[in-house]
Amino acid sequence: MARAERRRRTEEAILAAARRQFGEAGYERTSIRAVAAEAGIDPALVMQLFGNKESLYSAAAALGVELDVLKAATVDELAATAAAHLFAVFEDPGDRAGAEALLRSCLTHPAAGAALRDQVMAPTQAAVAETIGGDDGDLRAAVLNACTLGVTIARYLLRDPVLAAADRAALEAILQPALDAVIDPGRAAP
Amino acid sequence: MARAERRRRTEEAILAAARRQFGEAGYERTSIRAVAAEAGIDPALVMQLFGNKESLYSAAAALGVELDVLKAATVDELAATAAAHLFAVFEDPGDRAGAEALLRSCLTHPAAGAALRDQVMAPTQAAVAETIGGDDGDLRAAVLNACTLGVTIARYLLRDPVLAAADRAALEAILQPALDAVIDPGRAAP
DNA sequence: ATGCTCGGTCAACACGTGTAGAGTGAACCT
DNA sequence: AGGTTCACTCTACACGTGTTGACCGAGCAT
Repeated sequence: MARAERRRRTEEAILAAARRQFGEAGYERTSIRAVAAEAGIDPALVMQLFGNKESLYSAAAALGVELDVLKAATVDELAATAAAHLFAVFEDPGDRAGAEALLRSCLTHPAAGAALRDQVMAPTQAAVAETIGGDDGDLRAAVLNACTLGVTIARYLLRDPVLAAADRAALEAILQPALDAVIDPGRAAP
Repeated sequence: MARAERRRRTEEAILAAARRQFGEAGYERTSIRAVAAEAGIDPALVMQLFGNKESLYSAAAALGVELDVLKAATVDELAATAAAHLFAVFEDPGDRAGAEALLRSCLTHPAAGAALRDQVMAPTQAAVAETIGGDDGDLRAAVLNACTLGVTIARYLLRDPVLAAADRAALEAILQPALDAVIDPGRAAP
C-alpha cells in the first residue's frame, strides 16, 4: 500500500478512537494506551504522530459553530436557528464525536473549558448579541447560549432519561418559545 | 484539647479542603495528597477517616434541593422559585462548595453524573412535572431543569465572562420569562 | 539493485497516584 | 498512676501513566 495513504488511515483511526474515548470518558480517564489499542497500533506511534496527549486532544475535540448562518438570521429566526443548529451538530455522527469530546471535559480540563468559552461561546454570543441589539443584548445572548448548552449537556452528555428519549420536534417545540422569551424580540416595538 | 473535638475539626478541615479542590479541579485532578496538605495533615489520615477517595468525594460533593419549597409553588410561581433556588444555593458559601464539587465532575465522573441525575434532577423533575401537569409535563420539567443547569454551569463553573459579571437581578429578569415559556402556564386556559 | 526514508514496534524510564501496615505519643478511662 | 484507646505520622508497595530512544522492515528514489 502507498505510504501516504497508509499514514492517513492510521492517523484517522487514532483520531476516531481518541474522539470516541475522550467523548465517553473525558480527558483524564482516557489513556494513550487505550486509544492506541482501539486503533490497533502501538502507543508510541500516537506520540510520534501527535506529539503528546494534549495535542491529540486538541486535534480530536472540536465544536464547529456556523457563524455565518447565525449572523444571517433575523431576530425572529434566531431561536429556531439556534435550536436547529444544536441538533444538526449532534445528529451528524462525524461532528458529534468531536463535540462530545470537547463538552465532556469542558468543566474539568482547563484547555477544553477555555476552548469552549473563547472559540465557541464568545463568537456565538457576539453574533447573537448584535442581531438582538439593545443594551442588554450581550446578557440575553449569553443566557440563550447557556440554555442551549444546558439542554445539550443534559440530553447528550448527562443523558437525562426524559430528555434523551424525547424526539427532536417535541423538544424544539418547547425550547424555541423559551429561547424567544430570552431574545424578547418584541421589546423595542411600540 | 478534647479528642472528639479535635477529630471533628480535622474531619471538617479535610472536607473543606476536599470540597474546594474537587470543586475547582474535578475528581481526577484532585489528589488525596493535595487535600491532606491543604488540611495540614498526613495523607494516610484521610484514608483512615474516609476509607478511600471515592467515599471522600461522596462526603464532600452535595447539592441540596429544597423539594418542599418547589412542591409548594403554584404554576405561576414555579419559574421564580426555580430561579431563586438556583441563586440561593450558589450564594451560600457553605452550600456552594459542595455543589461545585458535584457539578464540576458530573460529566467526567460516573458517580457524580449518576448522583446529579438520580438525586437532584429526577426528584426535581418529578415535583415540577406534577405542578406543570399535562401530558408533556415531564418534558417541560426536564427542559426547565436543563436550562437552569446550563445557566448555573455557564455562570459559576465555566465562568462565562458576561454571565459571571451579570448581577443576579438582571439575570433573573431575563431567565424567568424564559422558564415561564417552558412551563407555559396559560396553555390550558380558554 | 542499493541506500535512504519513514511508518511502525519494543522495552524501558521516571513519576505520581491510591492505598496498606507498623509505629508513636497524648488523651482518656478506671 | 497505669493501661488502653485513638488521632496521627512514616515508610513503602504496586500500579498505571505519559513519554523516550533504539530498533526493524517495507516503500521509495536513484
